[in-house]
Amino acid sequence: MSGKPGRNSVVSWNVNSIRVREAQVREWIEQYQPAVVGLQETKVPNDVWPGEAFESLGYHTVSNGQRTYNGVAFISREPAEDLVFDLPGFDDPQRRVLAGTFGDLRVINLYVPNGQAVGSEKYEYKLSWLAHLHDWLKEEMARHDKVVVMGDFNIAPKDEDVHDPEAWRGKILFSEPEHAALGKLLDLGLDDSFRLFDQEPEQFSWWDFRTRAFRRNRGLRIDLALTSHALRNQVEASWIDIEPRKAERPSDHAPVGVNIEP
DNA sequence: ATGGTAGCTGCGCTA
Repeated sequence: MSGKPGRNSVVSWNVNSIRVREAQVREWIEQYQPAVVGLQETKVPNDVWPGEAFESLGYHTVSNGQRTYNGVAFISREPAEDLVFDLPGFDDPQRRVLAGTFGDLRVINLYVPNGQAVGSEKYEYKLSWLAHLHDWLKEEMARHDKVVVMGDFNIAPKDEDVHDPEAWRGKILFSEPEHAALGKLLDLGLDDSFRLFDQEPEQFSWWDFRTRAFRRNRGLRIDLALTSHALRNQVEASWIDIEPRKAERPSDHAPVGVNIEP
C-alpha cells in the first residue's frame, strides 16, 4: 500500500448498508479523521440516514438515498457546496451520484451500475449510464481544475487488478466495452491514482461473499479514485485499507482513498 | 453451467 488513511484523505467506501456498517464507519473516521468520505450502497432513504452518528464527531453529512438499493452519501469535515444529485439529462430513479465541492476540490462520488452479466438488460443500462456520466464529467472537468472522481466503478481496469484475469476476461466487471467506457473517462484528463505509485501486487478492493474470496485474496480492484492532471503534484498517496474487511460482518468492499496535499 | 453469502424484505431481487 502506498501511504495510509489520514487527515488529507479523500475516501470511497461501498458499505453495503449503512445501517449494518454505521459503527464500523464511525470508528474508522474517528481513527483517521479523513477530510471527505464518499459512501455507496447506503441502502437507506434520506429520512432515516443516520447522519447524527457522524455529525456528533464534528463532521457534515449529506445523503442521496434510496430504500433497499443504491444510495450514496458524503461525510466531510467541511460542508459540501454546489451539490449535484443526478446525471443531468439521464432520468433515473436510482440514487448513484453525489458531487460536491470542498474548498477548491471537486469530489464526484459514484456508484456505477453492476451490470449483472454481459449482454443483459442491466449491462446495457450500465453502458448507457457510463456514456451519460462521460458527457457530464466533460462539463465538470471544464468547470473545475482539481477533481476527484471516485466510487465503486464495478470495473477492474487492468489484468493486475484481477486475481485471475483469464477467468474474468470478457465477464462482467472485466469486459472490453466496460474498459472502453472507463478509458473514455480517463481520456478526459484523469489518472487512476492508485497507479501513480509503486504498489504491492495483488491489492484488491472487493471480494465476493459467495465464494469466501477474501480468505484467499481472490479479489478485484473495482473501487477507484481518479484524479485530474491538475492534482498530480498534490496527490501524496493512494491506498486500499483492507483492515475493515477483516472485521466481523464486514462490507464486501474495502475503503480506498487518495491523500491530497492541501 | 451453477452455486455459494449477504442485505433487505417479507421470499424474490440485487450484488
